[in-house]
Amino acid sequence: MTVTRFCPSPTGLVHVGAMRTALFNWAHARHTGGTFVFRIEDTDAARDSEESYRHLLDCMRWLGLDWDEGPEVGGPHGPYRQSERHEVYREVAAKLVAAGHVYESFSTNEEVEARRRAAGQDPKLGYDNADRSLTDAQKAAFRAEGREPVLRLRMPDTDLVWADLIRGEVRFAAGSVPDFVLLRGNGVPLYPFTNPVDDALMGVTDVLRGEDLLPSTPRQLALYQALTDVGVAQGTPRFGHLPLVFGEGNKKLSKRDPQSNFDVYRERGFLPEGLVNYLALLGWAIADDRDVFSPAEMVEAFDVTRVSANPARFDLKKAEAINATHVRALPVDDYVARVVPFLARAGLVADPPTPGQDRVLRAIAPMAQERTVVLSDAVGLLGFLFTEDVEVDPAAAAKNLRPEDGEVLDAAAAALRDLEEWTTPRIEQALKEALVEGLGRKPRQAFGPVRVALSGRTVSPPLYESIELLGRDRTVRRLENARETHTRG
RNA sequence: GCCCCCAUCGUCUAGCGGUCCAGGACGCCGCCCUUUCAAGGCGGUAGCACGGGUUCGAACCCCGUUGGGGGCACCA
Repeated sequence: MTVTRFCPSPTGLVHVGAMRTALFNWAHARHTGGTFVFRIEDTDAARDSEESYRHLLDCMRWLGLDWDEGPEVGGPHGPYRQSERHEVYREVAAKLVAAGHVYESFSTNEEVEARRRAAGQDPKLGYDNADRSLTDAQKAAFRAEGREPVLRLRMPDTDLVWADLIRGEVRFAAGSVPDFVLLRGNGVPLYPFTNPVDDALMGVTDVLRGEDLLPSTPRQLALYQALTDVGVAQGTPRFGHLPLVFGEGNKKLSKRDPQSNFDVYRERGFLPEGLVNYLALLGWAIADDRDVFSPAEMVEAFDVTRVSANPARFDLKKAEAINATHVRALPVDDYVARVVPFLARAGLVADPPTPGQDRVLRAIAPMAQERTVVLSDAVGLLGFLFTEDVEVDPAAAAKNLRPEDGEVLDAAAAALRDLEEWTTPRIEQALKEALVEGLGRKPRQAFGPVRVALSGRTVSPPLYESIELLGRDRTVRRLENARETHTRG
């Protein structure tokens, strides 16, 4: 039975890289029929917020990553917020102290640095294990000075090695990692301690995390040895270090980078399944000749050991292309349902739409769908169908509503004003007769002005269908308005 | 500086010693379709970082070089 977990800390914005990590852990658990644990690592009171916590849950649910154990779901190993687990850490720490795996350390950073320099070493080497064998008298003396000791784990003097699920064997030489702090002087537990303790207690078997955490793995290994020794853990989990997600440059996508904000993809109208698909591609491939798939297909095929070890750049263009194919694949009803919130937010339709709006939406949907990359595109694409008048884009007017285009608007209005049968085929026939045959214009020169006058843009859904949906009144009025305001010089 | 990771088209990748003068996708460029834009169809552009080995044979294995990245907190 495999148990994976996702354990973000609720600080600020949700990062796409974090959601990629969540996705892979989820997919691995689902593929293997295992358990997916969701845990909140809010041990940093200064940076964590309740709002961020709620938002994290919302993002997970929106993406479709359901958890078997975790907040609001419960489970046998709760609570699942570290801020509620301080007692657990205190107890485990006591066991480690009793077994001699950890010791009190009084050195300040300044003292460590001074000692390193005095020895002619780089201060970057960090703590020098100097407090490993302090006598009781020495400890008492430090306390007398008012110092509060931190608790450090005594690192083993052997190489620390593991078989990474993605990278194969990784080895850190004995002595290359200094004893690290488990608990602060004030007794507050730190991430390098709480993370493995909770993983152990929650029975996590497979740890999939970002490569940025790889250098801390030897410490986790050492802690696991100690935890196993005192009976808190029953062995060490497998580790798999996922490739980093890069941004535009050759750098890890940072929280500062706007592209890293998961919300912007939701707000622009990426489909959850489209984003899952693209995120999955960041380090994984379903087949050599295919890269569009559903979450279910991903679960079916996902194999962690096939995840690539090299960093992946987040490519917005590709993400959009993948999303667009998911949009196109939507059943029409589904497309309408998903696009309504965006149109409603823009004030174009009611939510739910009125019967009239619904009729227009369903009619235009198939044509809008293949022109939609992200759902918010529908606002610009369909807006003209849901307003009384159009606001004509000045650039579009400059291009297609010049003085010499006035005749087209006149002819179009005349042809449509008294058209007896207001249907797409009849509209097409009437316009072709009036503009192409009548005025002798090339189709491009004939329909361009009409399109801009009606939709306000040079790009729109197919014209005749749009005209039918617009109705006679609005169509004729817009043609006349455009004639007045744009082609009279 | 020290430790570690990585190295196939611009980008994401397939490739797990011969079937690869390297396949797919995005992007880009043509053409077709066409009332615009899309979609769709067809075609094209472009890559195994370098040097040594191992082997009958290397994109695939080993070593080195170079390059890129990550980490070095009483943050997570």
